[in-house]
Amino acid sequence: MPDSFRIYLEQKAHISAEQFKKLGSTITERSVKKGTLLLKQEEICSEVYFVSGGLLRAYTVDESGKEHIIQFAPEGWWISDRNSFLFHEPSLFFIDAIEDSELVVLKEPFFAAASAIPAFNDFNTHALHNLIRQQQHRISLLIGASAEQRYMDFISRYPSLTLRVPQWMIASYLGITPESLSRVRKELARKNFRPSAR
Amino acid sequence: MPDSFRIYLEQKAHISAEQFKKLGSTITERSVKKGTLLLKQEEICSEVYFVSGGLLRAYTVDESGKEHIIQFAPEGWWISDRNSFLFHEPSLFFIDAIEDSELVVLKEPFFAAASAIPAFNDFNTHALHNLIRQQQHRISLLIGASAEQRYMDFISRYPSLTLRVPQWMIASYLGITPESLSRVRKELARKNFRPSAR
DNA sequence: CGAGCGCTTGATTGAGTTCAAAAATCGTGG
DNA sequence: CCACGATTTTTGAACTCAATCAAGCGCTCG
Repeated sequence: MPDSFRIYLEQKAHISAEQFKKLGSTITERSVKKGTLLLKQEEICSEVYFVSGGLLRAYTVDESGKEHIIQFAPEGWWISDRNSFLFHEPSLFFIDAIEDSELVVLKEPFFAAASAIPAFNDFNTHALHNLIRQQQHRISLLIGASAEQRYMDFISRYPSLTLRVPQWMIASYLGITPESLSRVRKELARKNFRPSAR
Repeated sequence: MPDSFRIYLEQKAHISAEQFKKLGSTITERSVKKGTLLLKQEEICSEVYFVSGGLLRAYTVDESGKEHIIQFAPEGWWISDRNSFLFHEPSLFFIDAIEDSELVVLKEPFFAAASAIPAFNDFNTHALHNLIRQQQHRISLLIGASAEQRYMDFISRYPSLTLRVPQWMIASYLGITPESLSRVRKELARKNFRPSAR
């Protein structure tokens, strides 16, 4: 029923309107307010979210209580713990809403129905490969680049997020402290670099 | 024809011997000597390797000429630049042999034939999810753990590799210098920690 | 309007890098 | 099988980037 999701699937996965109709009954929508916790670490994940509006995040909390952000998911992105979902293992991370958000909620029946559509499987494989590539890029940066380089990469890759996400979350995503990020930004300003919007 | 590969596919992907026979003609084998370069950065990757014996690695080289190891592939592992292979994009990394190795070489005809086998597709999806999980774990470590913690994780996760791979390559995989790894090991020895074999 | 959160700034510390050189190990040809 | 050169590992000393600890500022939202 959510139009944005139908259009998304038509364009990206080449799912026809008729095929989408068959999936319709397996799809639900949900509005969540900022701060809503959608998945807890150790829980079995039973839902996959497509973000039609707003912004979610996935993050782990380590023994010392520090958060490490795994992924941001703005409009048009997917988010879930796929391993937990697929293999019914305890989830490795938390998912919550950074902004009030509109979600398309997909459970197993959706994937059972969708997996009968070859185009959907191709799309899914494609999406997994994209994620792998993105993760590989992030690993290269973490291994080889300075805090400043990683921040520069972030703002060029996700310009819109730079403005919407609190700075301390970007720091967490980059693997540095909020203080360090503040200094990196100061240094960039001194060098006369301006993020596109301000 | 390579038995180890047939057995692997039977067990992991539940491919029957008859199904395997159909794939047979699309499979070739190759022996390579230590140091053989199998894929160059920027090249289009046209082969996926299953390592039936020996050890390969994938690595990038950054502007300053430093190598960053993305993946090790010992016996029973796959290695390739899947993105380059699937989408015909320039490869992001090099692949070469750390030891003399026996490879099963798979090209597009294999995947075209295999994708007709539902069990193979399930297996493939499963494998992609495993890779994603492994990469997420590595990202968490790079973001949140010290060099010593990362090394400890490496030796417990890949005990056999610890002995086969030169130390400077492990350092590269962990994102630290060989000198630092040497010091980490010295410190662990002082604390009376011994890697299982020595 | 005040308390708390997010961001900044400063001072200090520390983990890991860099550069240099010695010691150990490996491999190859005689 | 040994010897020699090359590569790998270790050690040392100086340095650097980012973390930590601590304090102050400015918003906003209750």
